[in-house]
Amino acid sequence: MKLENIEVTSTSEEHLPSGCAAVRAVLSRVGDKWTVLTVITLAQRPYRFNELKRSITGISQRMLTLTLRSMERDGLVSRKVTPSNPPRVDYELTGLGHSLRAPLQSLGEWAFKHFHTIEQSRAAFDKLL
Amino acid sequence: MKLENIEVTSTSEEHLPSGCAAVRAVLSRVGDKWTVLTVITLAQRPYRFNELKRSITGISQRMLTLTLRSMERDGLVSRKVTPSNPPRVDYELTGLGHSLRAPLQSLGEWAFKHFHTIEQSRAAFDKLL
DNA sequence: CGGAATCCATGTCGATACTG
DNA sequence: CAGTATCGACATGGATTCCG
Repeated sequence: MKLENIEVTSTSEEHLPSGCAAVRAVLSRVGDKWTVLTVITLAQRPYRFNELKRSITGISQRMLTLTLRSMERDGLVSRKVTPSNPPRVDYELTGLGHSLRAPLQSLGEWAFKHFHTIEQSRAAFDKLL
Repeated sequence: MKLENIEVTSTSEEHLPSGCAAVRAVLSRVGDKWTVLTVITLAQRPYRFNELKRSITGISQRMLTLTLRSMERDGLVSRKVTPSNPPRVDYELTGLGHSLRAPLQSLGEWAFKHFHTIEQSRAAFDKLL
């Protein structure tokens, strides 16, 4: 179940729809900036809705709602409602959500290590146009 | 995916503003399924344009062009033109492009390990609606 | 063969307003 | 406080056509 399997699905004659679908599903989730920022934020402790909204600068109420909904659907976060007045809803990373931190971290480290090179490459490329 | 002009106020190990910008830039690239599939395909050997188009099932000519262009701009792939008849253009992963494979692999492994759980979670979630 | 350019459908997202 | 509903702007991406 290593990368070789994934490579096979996209490069050999045999196409495994389930594998491709899984990879794409994960990537579309990980590629979403709001999902990532939410994971990073919730990695520390549970947050309430507006608390998250304040922490994740720039996110709209709509996108936070949609992001949390789909993350809950995927089992990445849990939603705890306390029917008080005012109402209180806490969001928390599940075990699955926490397990996503490690691969995210390796990606983050790659970014940190190479983004300077990438920026220079971009500048050089754009200079020729 | 536009990821510019975002401020993150959450705290984590890699939380410097520059680091956050780098992470977002990388994620916007990794989140693009065509970029990932291109990296995976080119991981094995150089490919020609239409060869890539055939290997990456479902990609349109337009998206392949755009994907290769931006990857070249970022220094992830190199483009070698052989002015013959018919013209020949080879694309190849650069060292930087190859270095992206490792973090991508950890993400792919996460996907393989957990996509069953995620699908079940989705089914269970949707059942309640 | 390896593109570039155009058209157009669909999707994504932010702003705003309203609700329990 | 924690959402839902709606709208319009903009980005994405496929299909098609043309070209050296």
